[in-house]
Amino acid sequence: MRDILSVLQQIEPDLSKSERILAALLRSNAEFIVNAGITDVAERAGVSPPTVTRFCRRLGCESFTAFKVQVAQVTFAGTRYLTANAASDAPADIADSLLAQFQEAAASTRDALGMETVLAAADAISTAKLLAAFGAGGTSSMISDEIQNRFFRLGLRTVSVTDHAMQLMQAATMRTGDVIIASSVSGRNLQMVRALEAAKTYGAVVIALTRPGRPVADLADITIAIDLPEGENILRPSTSRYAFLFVTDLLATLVAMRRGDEARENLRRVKYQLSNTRDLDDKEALGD
Amino acid sequence: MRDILSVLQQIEPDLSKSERILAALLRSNAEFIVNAGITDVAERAGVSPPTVTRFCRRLGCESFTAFKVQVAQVTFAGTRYLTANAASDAPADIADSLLAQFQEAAASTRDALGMETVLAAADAISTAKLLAAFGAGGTSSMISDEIQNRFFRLGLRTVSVTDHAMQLMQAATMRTGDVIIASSVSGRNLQMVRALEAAKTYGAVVIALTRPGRPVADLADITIAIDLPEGENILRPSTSRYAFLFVTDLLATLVAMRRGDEARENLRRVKYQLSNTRDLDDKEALGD
DNA sequence: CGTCAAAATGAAAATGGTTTCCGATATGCA
DNA sequence: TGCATATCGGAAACCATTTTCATTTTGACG
Repeated sequence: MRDILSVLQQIEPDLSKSERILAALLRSNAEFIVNAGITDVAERAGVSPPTVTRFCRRLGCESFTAFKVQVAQVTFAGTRYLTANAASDAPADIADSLLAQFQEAAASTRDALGMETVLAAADAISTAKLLAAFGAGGTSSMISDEIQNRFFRLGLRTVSVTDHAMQLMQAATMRTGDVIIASSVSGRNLQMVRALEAAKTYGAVVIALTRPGRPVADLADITIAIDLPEGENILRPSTSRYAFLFVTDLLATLVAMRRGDEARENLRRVKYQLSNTRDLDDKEALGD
Repeated sequence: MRDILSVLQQIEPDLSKSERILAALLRSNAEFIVNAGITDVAERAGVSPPTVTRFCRRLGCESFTAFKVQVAQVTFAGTRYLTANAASDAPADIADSLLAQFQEAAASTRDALGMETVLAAADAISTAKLLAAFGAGGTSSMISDEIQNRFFRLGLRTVSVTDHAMQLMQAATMRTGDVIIASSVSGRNLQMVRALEAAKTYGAVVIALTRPGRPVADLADITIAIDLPEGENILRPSTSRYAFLFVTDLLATLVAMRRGDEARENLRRVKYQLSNTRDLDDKEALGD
């Protein structure tokens, strides 16, 4: 799904002065644009109608009308990107802005995803004899644990290792047919790189969830690129967690589909054991 | 937000023959309408342009253009909802559908959020002497750990307890001024309820992230409602993780803003120590 | 079953918004 | 400074949309 506001983001640098005014108007007042004619928009921005037309073309739209339609679609989607910077310190605005950031993080990660790569990763994982998840630090270790949590349910022998020394030791025990999923937000976790190198010499396949072009990615057999800009505001949470979680979900789902019956049987067992000891009804989530 | 499709539903009975053809076209082929001119639409429906204009007026739109805008808005939301069920088993479709589910989960959680409640929770947390995060099972224990990971950076004494026996023991040591954040997807984690009861008798404030109307929620001093329907497909991941994570982020952000300078100083320290031992550049995420 | 009124519809003209063309102005570079 | 290029707006051309109005259809009633 092409999204006009991310297009805007991309081409903003090579926009002219008048076009930037229009860009600002679009961001601040999309609602107005959607309900106005080209002359109204031109007047409001203090430019001429032809400039507005050109602006629309630059954004990849056939015509002003097509442009309006695109804007309408995006603005309705929960004022997604528009609110990426909170309008105020009011909790409701903060909430909207966080939501916008996460949706953007997930959506742009999905857009950047190379499906062949993801498929290759899913293939490797679904036939792994042992699956080890490596990650250290806030986000990466959470993802590592989450990978264990998601894949053991599918009947895969899975272990999460979030400690550098343990990663090295785990690596030493791995062999052909084993797979490592290595998560690193920065892609520069050098101690993990050392462990991965060791694992590779013993025949393990390394799948990296990380930034491309960094040590972790360079070393991996398969790299699923997750490359998000970090925000400016130090008090704001990093959005990368959502991107990583999304990729984890996608992999888990694809692997589950590949493993079909066995995955289903394992999930059923987990559910059954849970509902035996706790009074959960059948619709309840798999594990609290 | 006025929704053109529900308007259509309402007035459908008093529509004329030609208008019904248009209604059918709108329902089956909104995508086409949005990208076409009035003559194209008229031709496709086998009616004349004026009929299309009249149809738009009937639906409460000023003009055909205004009509298109409305359709664009609704269909976008609609496709989001529709893609929640993957169009096929192709990885790209699965990815889109997971993304849609995630966005839907986050957005509906945000919509359901009572801001006064969230504020009250943030207030309680930001002045807590000890913050304990309770949770057990896949999602809840991940969230519990994540809470620790987020709040200790803000200078709060935080501990994550994901083991029922430990929760009970931790509860026994708590006192007035301490706060527990209890996460439970089902809201029926009875062993955790027992621990919470104990903590309350010792004066701790209990904030619950859970389903309303369930034991955990009933017992809590402050309940932040997270109430998502579980999907049908057992192979699909539960979306509740995203909802919980979003709420955690929101709380962390609000608390960070409340604690202002102290939070900033702690984050700076964490960053500094990390960049001392690892060659991260300054923009790097706080903790891999 | 025919007549008539009211509603529905389309053809064509009128309208008005959008685009194209072209010249004027500003900007960057040798 | 002078040339090349990009930017921009005025005005005309264009075209989609709307209005008008005549025709057809529908349905009620004699």
